[in-house]
Amino acid sequence: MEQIPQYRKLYEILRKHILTGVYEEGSLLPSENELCTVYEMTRPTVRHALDSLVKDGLILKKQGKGSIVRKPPQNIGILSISGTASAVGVRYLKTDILQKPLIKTWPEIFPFVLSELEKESGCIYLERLRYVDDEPVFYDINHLPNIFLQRITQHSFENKSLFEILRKHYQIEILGGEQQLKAVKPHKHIKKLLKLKSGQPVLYIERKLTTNKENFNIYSTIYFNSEKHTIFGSF
Amino acid sequence: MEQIPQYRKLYEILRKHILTGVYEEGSLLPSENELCTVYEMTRPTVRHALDSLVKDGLILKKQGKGSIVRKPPQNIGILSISGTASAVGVRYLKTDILQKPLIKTWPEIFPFVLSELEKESGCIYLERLRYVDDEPVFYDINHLPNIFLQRITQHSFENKSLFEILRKHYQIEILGGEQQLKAVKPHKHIKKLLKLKSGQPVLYIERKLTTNKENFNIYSTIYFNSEKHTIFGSF
DNA sequence: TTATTTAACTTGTATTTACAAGTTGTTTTG
DNA sequence: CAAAACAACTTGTAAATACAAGTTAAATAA
Repeated sequence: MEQIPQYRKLYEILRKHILTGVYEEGSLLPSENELCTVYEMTRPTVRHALDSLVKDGLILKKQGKGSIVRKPPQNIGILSISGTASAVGVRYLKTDILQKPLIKTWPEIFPFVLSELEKESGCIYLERLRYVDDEPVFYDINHLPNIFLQRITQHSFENKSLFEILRKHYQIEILGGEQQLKAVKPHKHIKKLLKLKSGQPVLYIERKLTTNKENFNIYSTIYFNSEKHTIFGSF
Repeated sequence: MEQIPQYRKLYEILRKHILTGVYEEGSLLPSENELCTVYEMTRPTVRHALDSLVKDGLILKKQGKGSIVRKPPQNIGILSISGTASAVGVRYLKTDILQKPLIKTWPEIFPFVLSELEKESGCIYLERLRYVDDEPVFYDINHLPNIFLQRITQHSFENKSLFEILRKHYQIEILGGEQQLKAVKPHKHIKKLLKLKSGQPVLYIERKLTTNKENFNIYSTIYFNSEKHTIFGSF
């Protein structure tokens, strides 16, 4: 039926409204009963949508009070960037697609172990360079298996989150992952891309993200300029 | 009424059973309907409990199949060390105490914000150098508030985990934390301690760990030699 | 035998209904 | 006027019910 569930539709709507500022931070969402009448659903369905928002950290529910809107720190693929001087908001982020999604075979040498299905499917390759305050800080090379992703090479990725496209168009959610970090001396190519000063080391990250779709993992290699920004993680 | 909800009770039971091995990894949990009859609840209640287990990563649900038991990933969030060649077990770890626990005042310049109580109490200072295969890889500087910790300066810390002592003798448990990572060029002092090669950058980490005791946080600054090892984290 | 269909499971989505419990502002009472 | 009681909200828990959709294995047809 290719039907998108109602609770999911409501979730997308509310999520968008929160992130675009329709609901201000700290304010209350319409009550569950109001949402029921407005969107013509029953309370369990509305609550299902709200549960997802709670899981995302976008709202905070208080019994007897309501659902309080929160704007959590913007994540760039789980780990978020925090500036040394001031907080980094979404507005200062820009993304360049150095290599549009491209279907190719998996690299011969690959730091992760692939499943049989992943191997057979071939992979989609994607390179991005991300800016904070118009300075490049984040260069990532991504490999995803070529399954579930019909017509993905046709999407425009400019200033759009890869994860957002995966979530909205392919119902792929990130469940978790693992990563390894190192401090390394950058190669010339990386140095040029990130406009690094001489002698400035970079953070090197190899990451595997697992999703709700079996055999669909996202593999990334990341170079991060930590001169003015840091990688921030909470647990 | 101080009533614990039914779904919570079932959650606790199943969680315990999974962690203690009643259900093996990869096996299927009893079906939702079975759980309904066994624990005398309705399906929405059972599903609520299972939802929590999914959130914890303890089970993985598949439509038409069932709930697959997963072993919980260890070291959630807290970064662990992994070697580039082979896995690093605890046995290869050695710890030198460079500075035994010492009561002093908090540093003037401190990368974290302290609560009033923490400020008043003064702090306990501790430096360690940790080895893998007799090579230094991990140098950490720790500050903890001087509360709850009677006679801590008398403990021997040689080759004992700081966290273990805190948990066993003072009932202090780590709940979570946050950390920031950078790649930096090491100072001479650090270079010497970690026996770094010329030009080799280090991972620099600032970390705050929160505990079950309010106003008791552990603050660490870490220098990590990532030439032969990496920082590994799963989430 | 092999391929297909079917039946019997599983979880996913959704409605309806009911009451408990926390919060807040209004009304009543002293 | 001030405190207590109440009413009207909010979210939390829980039941009973129905059908959709994915999985698996047994029964059936070629």
